[in-house]
Amino acid sequence: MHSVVHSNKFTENRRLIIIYIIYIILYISVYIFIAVHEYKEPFGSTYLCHHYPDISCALLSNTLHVMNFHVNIIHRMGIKTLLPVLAPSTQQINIKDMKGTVVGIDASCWLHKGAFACAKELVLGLPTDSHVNFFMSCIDCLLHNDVTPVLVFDGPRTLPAKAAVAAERKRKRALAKPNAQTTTDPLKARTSYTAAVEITPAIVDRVIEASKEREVDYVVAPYEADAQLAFLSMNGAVQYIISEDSDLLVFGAKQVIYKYDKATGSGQLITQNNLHLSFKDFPDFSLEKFRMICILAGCDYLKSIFGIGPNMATAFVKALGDRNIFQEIYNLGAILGTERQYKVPDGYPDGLKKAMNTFKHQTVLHPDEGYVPLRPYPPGVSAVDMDYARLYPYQFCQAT
DNA sequence: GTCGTACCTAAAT
DNA sequence: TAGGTACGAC
Repeated sequence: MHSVVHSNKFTENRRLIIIYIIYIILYISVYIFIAVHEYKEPFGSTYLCHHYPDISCALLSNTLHVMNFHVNIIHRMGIKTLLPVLAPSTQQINIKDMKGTVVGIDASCWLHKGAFACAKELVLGLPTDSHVNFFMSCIDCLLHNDVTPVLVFDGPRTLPAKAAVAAERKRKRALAKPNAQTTTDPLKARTSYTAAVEITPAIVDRVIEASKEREVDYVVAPYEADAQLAFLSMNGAVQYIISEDSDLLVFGAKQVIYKYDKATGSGQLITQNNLHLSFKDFPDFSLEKFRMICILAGCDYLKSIFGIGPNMATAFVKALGDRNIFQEIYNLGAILGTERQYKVPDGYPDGLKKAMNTFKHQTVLHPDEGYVPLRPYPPGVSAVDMDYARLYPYQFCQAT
């Protein structure tokens, strides 16, 4: 009797041990598979990471696998220092100069400004019209000056790469509301209410309804408005864009008006044709090179290459000539990976040495979606153009 | 001189 | 929400 119990216990233990060993073997196999796959597959080639089919236009992302570490260069949304860099390409424009044109409107700008006026009411759910009225007064101003607006709204979806930032903003908004309600300082309350206010689909719906009444066309972008606006501009559907987002130019928008002031009807126009004015001594400057500079310089909410800002990026792209930028970055990274002492090849600025040496300190980043090999695009057509083409048939809603 | 970080400010009526 | 700016590190 005793020995039977003992024997059962023994078999039970042995079964557990076997299961445990199988578990470990499986774990190691998967690990080895991933390691081998990652080593063989992307090595030496450029990969374009599509975070989502519809929005890759808005997320020009390139991941370079260099030796056993990854360098992730992701550009999107707002290079903070870009607009100052583009000052030589900027000129004043007034609404009078836009008579008879079609203008794409980055609706989120006016939605936020309008919400600012009645932040408390919106946060507390009190009835208010002033945000809609503000938006429509901007529209009426355009219509009055014989300018045809096409409104472009941000879509309901969040970019996967931006999800963390979006969640953080939501958290901060949630914190701001109780702050606003508890403080006795009216000034602080005001600040907190404006920090807590959110542009909800309900607000967008109200503005859309009001726009329909005026027979104003609108587009709801799948994700964010900037790529959709750029597309409309590239295809000649709009002659100007009113926005605050510097990415529009990166995506290929022809004419963008920043810091538009409703009261005076004036703003600062940056034209794609004038971009070269901000990049002197750059004989083969092109839109594609401009994009490369912006990709290299990175953005705020994702890790970019440490030590590379607009100036270093410009120096790098300028030195490139006809060479393929991704191949060159890969080469530089590979040199770094094999040699302790990195040597700057001929034709590259000395400052690159420092920048490239920081590669090894980069955090390993894994984009949240899978990798898709860079597809062969037709000559003269970039990945970004192709993606716009996919975006176009999305939702273009004619006012009825 | 360039870059990155942290902080400041403006938005409407 | 964004852009602008001051400051420290290299």
